[in-house]
Amino acid sequence: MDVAAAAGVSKSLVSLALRGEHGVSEATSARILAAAERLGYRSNMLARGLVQGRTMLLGVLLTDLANPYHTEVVSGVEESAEERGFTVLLAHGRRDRSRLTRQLDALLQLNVDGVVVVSSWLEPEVLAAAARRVPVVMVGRPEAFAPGVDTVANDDRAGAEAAVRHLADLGHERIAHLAGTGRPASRARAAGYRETMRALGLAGRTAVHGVGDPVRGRDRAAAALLGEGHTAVFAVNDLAALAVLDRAHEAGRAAPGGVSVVGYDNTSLAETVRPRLTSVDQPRLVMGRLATGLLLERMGGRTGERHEVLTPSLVVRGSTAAPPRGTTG
Amino acid sequence: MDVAAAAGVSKSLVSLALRGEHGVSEATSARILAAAERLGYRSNMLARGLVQGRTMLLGVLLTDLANPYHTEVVSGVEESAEERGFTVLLAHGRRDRSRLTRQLDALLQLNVDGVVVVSSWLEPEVLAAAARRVPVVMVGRPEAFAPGVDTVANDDRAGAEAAVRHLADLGHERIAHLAGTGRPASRARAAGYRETMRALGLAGRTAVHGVGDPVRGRDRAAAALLGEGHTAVFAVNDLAALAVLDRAHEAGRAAPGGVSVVGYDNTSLAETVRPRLTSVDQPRLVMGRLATGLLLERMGGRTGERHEVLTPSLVVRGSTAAPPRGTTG
DNA sequence: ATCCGGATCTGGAACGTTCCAGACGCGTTT
DNA sequence: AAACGCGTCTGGAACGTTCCAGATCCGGAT
Repeated sequence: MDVAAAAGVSKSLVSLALRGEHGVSEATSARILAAAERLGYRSNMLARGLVQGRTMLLGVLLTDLANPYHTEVVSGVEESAEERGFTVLLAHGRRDRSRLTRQLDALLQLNVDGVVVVSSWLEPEVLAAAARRVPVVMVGRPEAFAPGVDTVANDDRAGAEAAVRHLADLGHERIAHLAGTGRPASRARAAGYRETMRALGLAGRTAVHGVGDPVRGRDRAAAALLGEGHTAVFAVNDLAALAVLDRAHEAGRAAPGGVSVVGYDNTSLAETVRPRLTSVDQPRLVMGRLATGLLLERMGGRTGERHEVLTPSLVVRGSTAAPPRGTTG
Repeated sequence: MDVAAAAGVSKSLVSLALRGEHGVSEATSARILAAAERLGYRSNMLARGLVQGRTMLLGVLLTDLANPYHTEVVSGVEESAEERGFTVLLAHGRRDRSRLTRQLDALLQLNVDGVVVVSSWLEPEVLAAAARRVPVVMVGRPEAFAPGVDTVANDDRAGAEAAVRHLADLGHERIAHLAGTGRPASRARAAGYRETMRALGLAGRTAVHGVGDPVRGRDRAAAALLGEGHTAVFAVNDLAALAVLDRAHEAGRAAPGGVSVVGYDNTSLAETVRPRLTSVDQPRLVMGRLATGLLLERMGGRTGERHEVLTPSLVVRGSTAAPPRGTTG
């Protein structure tokens, strides 16, 4: 180590001084720090990790950087990780399962101390294998997903219920649901919609349109649904809600006067589109922080799985209002 | 190494077999791979990096994950890095300069083989210090920014010119500019606007409103600007353009009939808002690929700085049209 | 004068790889 | 029979840290 030579001490002492351990005299410490500064020295995390057996790194694996839902979860992870002295590294699968698997592998090879997976694209076995080496938390799936993997998720049924009840409170009865693909979150939202309609005595009004193809299907389903005379739509996510807003606008039934629309996820979209979209908000920041907490618990020796489910909240904006007069009943 | 014991060979041979080097007999290799598979063995990148002096890791440092402009650049970096066998790790500054500096430090300590900085928040000295240890490319600043740091950027003047000429071609003369904060990109776009107005013989029509405060100022400036009877607005970015669209809608001059609006950056916003926003598109994917290329060149021994400037293109959508009759002149 | 204890500092082992020089066995050439 | 070359395999050095046992020095207590 050049710093040791420059300061005229042993490498051991340089290590102690740079880490601020006590047992190094004031004068020597100053000399060492000055030398390190002058030489632009930075300790080598690879070597440190090798000898210590831990890296103080947390890895976050995400499917899709462009998905604004994910990024806030990441912020929550980062905040809490930072408070505890961890550094967060992100790896990115770009909507490709094999790439995602490779990235997970890279994180493991780096010997990260824990992994937060913000994606439901990975096979359970892959995740379970990872969990055998290092704590793994998955964000976004409510149920047990893979052995040894903790989960953090929002309560999709409760979110759907909040959305439907809000519409019912406004006076709507003909409330339709624009459903998503067959993923678990979509299914839970649809189930929550059905249950709430039943609980409200509106079982007979239940109407679910599936998106099917995620891009084209959205517009078609939205159009079909509007043709049926519903006064309100609960959409599986904000993008689907946007499709409804657009079709409604074209059909001369712009929200909220012509039709009320509720989205899910409260993405930035909800605040840029007009009218501003009423949407179910997942506590993403809290979910991220919770994920870090679960990782640390496991590092602390906890065994067994934990599955945290958080209750989302409804953010009311301009896309919902009372139904047009004369349409009730 | 347990794999060595399990396969009954030396650790050296395990290393050779797992890397697929020749000089290992077929039979032994199979036995080693089987043992590794069975034990779930993964090589330790820390140790490998330590002995090889390189990690095959590229670090990408970004200010803000939520900024959709950045994420596509990242995809470009990833694509090209992957083709060359590198793994890309992302570090995230969350709009905080000191955090950004810490994250850069973490990447350096990890001994990444190169760093792509997608942020203009770092001080030049910090970047220059990093560049003394490892190749660094900065994306988003056209000019030399810090000694030893290559740059990749789009030509903001050319982008502004394309936007203004498009509006002029449609018949607009009263074209105003909604300017951004004092950052170099904003300044270059404003300069491009002014130059093009002059070149078109419209110097007398030049009108620039500054945003000032990035959130509230946007709406105020948009409103002020609409009050002056301009028929078209070139906004410094898509968010500013959105503010104009909203104010115009409120004032009964909805785009494109009432006023034409052009944004910059062609973010996903441009495709979700209505009317769809005409916007200047930076070749972000190409910029990312180019950044990787510059890193590799430098690893290959190139010295001196390179500064690449790419030409953006205009994506015409529904927010621009000919001016209302009777407003010209 | 001797011993003790604390503060300060040092040298070598260890971490898990890769790299390198060389060992071993075996068939072929001289 | 000896020498050589090749394919296969091994053991130790090296990478840059941290950790640990212990060395050295000095002042104060015995």
